[in-house]
Amino acid sequence: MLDAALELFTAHGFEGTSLQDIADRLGVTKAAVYYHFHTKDELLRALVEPAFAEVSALVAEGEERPASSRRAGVVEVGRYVDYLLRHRRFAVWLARDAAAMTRDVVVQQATEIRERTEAMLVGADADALSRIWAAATLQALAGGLIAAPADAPDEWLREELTELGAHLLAGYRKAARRREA
Amino acid sequence: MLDAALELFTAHGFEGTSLQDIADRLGVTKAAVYYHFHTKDELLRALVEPAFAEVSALVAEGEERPASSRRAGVVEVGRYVDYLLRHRRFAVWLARDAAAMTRDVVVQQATEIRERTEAMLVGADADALSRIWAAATLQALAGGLIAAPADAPDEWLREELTELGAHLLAGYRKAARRREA
DNA sequence: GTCTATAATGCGATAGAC
DNA sequence: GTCTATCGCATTATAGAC
Repeated sequence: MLDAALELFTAHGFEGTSLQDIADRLGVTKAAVYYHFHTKDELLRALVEPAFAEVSALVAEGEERPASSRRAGVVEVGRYVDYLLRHRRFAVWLARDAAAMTRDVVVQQATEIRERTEAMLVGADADALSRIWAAATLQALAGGLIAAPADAPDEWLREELTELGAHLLAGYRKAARRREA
Repeated sequence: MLDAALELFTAHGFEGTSLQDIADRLGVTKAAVYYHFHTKDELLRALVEPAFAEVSALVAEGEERPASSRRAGVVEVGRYVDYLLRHRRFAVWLARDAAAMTRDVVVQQATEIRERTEAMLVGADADALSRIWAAATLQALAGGLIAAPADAPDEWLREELTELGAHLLAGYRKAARRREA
């Protein structure tokens, strides 16, 4: 059921998908959907929660490691790519339907997680340039994931996306060094 | 008026913004909005058209240049960044509201332009890996633009985003060479 | 757990006065 | 060019039978 909703949200967006659409896809009525999720926002929350919990734990792990050991950020990128691949369809949806994350039920959590994820890549007290590279890296990974053929094996994707992310972080450090000079 | 619509679309998405919302923002009634745009889709088209025409011309220019002279793609990235900066708020909206581009009035144009823009970066007959890097580059530029402070001067942004895009294209060529070996 | 039926609201869109 | 008023319809959500 969450699966059907996710599929429709990906195609038409959260606002562009009605509970009727979801019910039709499942071959049931709207009322049946409302039995499981009392409101549409509750469905959104249920869809978002497991993925958010996972990335939150991922970032928390990174926050506990000493800054020196994660300066390169390559380990973090690898873990993040793994997370993207585990929640592939979810990530594809979110990257292209940011408006859904402005809903009251999820906006706080979403903002906090995005900020912490960016901080994991470029540090907590980042300046404008760092934030740009961090955001660009996250968007690039999502963009690559979206463009990948649906039948692309996870192993291959993991390798390519990790390289892509690591390459961007290397570029960021180069730009930061240039700025310091 | 298009300005007010664009602002609301950026915040809540095309589907999440009603004509009432737009009318309220302008301090007029829905009917007044309908005088200028007979349907909501017509408003969408009017919002999209100038930017699409511009990027289409940009890509067409690139298509006329011999492939050898644009193999590096740096010139193309620079021109694309200029385009993003000229339509900054529009680009921020589109990057995060893909559902709007699935509307019948714009879906064909949008798909064609996205494909031609990616082809400009990595060639017309691109394999899966090339398409991933091309999509990642475009998404990264949009992501960087979104993360930039609203008061960041265009000159500075142009420089940083161009470097970001060029860095990604360099990474793509590196990955392509590795794959050939 | 799913159904039918319906309430309540908001939506895109139109008609006609000013 | 903007208004008031309204239509028809889809939407979220609820009530109650099975």
